[in-house]
Amino acid sequence: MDISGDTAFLKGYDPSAFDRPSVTVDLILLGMVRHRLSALLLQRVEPPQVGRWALPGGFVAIDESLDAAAARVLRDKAGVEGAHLEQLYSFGAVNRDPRMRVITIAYLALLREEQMSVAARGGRVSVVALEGDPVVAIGDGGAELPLAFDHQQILTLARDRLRGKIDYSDIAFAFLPDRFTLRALQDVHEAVLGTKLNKPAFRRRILDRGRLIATGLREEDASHRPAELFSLRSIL
Amino acid sequence: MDISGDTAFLKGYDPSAFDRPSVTVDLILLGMVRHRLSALLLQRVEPPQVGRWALPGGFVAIDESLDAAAARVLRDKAGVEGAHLEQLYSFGAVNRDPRMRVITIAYLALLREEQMSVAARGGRVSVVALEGDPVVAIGDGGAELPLAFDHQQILTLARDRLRGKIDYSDIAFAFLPDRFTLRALQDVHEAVLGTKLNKPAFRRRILDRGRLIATGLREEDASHRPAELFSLRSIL
DNA sequence: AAAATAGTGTCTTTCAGACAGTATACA
DNA sequence: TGTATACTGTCTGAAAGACACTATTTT
Repeated sequence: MDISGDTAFLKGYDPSAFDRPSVTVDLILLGMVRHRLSALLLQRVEPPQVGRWALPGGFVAIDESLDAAAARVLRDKAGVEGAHLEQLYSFGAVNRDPRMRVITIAYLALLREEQMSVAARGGRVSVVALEGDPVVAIGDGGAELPLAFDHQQILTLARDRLRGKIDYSDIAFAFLPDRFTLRALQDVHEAVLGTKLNKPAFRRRILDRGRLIATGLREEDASHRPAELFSLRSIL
Repeated sequence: MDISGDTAFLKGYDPSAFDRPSVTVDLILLGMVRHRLSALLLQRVEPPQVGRWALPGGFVAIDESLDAAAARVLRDKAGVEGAHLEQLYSFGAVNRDPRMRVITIAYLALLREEQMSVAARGGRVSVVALEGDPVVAIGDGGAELPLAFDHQQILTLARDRLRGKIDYSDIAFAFLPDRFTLRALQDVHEAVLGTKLNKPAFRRRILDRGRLIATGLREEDASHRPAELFSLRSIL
């Protein structure tokens, strides 16, 4: 037991030593597609795990913070800027990647509908619905897509984080445009939680929070009574 | 924008390249001392930041998972085994350590009273109370101790994580022995939240959850009516 | 007018805070 | 018997679920 000295930090460590893990960031790009919580994945074209679906990611540069690396990967690989980005968790099992020791810091990226479309305009890209526990990735045809590495675990944790935060944070609004209806907001909550919610109770709860501004405007293309558009008041 | 291929992963990366960050784990050792949420810190004896107080930490070995590295540091630097350990957050600002680029994965370690005593039996060790927002470290004499690096930020996040989880998780029990009184449990909640709680409401809320087993035993050394001892039912 | 969804009023249930009261130990 | 703390009963108020009702748009 040694708690007495500076060995708590870095002493005697050779910065050029070889036995150092690689560090990456992986992005969980989430959005609402047809009222379902969906993620954007890439299909692997080289071994290992050819054909399986993986999270976009990239190495953390030596002169780049973790947040900056995540923002760079989001911009370069998905063509998206200004999305909500938050660190999720770090994964460092020794054999999570068979090629080398890689520690990855996973980031949640919450995208609006048009950002999802932009990001999905790539090559071997798929937007999958996330369902079940642990989550599985459901492709367009309804089939389950196989996930690479430990990415099922990462996606499950991402979904669970959203569920835990949606009731007390502003994450739901990250999926929506600047002006939105209460119905659209409720759809987001229901998709994330995987349950139906009571409409009057939901309206009360959200409106009583005092964060929404009624714009007086109404949605345009409805084939029935149009709902009022609200916007989010920025933090007081 | 490149979202089409395997560049999402590791292609063309030279594992022996030099421009790689170091990776450490830092431990926030928390416990209850005199009914206050307290952390265990080490005083630095070498530059930089000599004299400031820092979290115990250590490098992640190449063949060691993050969780294993945290458990090893807990054992080797604090002499503690079997404590509740959970990953908190990863910190990777470029200049958080002036000596080199270090990414640290911070872990919460929740200790019972006797584990805190064991851990505190070192050299330049201090058990400090955490108060305020952001938290400051209050030493034995009531004076504020200066913190090293970004450790104030880490400690603040640790406290906030506890506050967020205490109402729906089992973390409070990690601070307590196997048998404990409801008063002791309420003391933990109050110390973490920094507020006083209503006693009847607290009892109802905890007991209605159905997780506590009344042992029929009572505390021993009270100079008044002794309270009943409860134990936690392991997960159903 | 019919259909569809927006939006509201209100009853009930649940649960936390408040507070006063009773119970039981030691001194 | 006094005092300190454990423990309980009950009132009140806040907030959510259920559900029926009204409102407003398009077809």
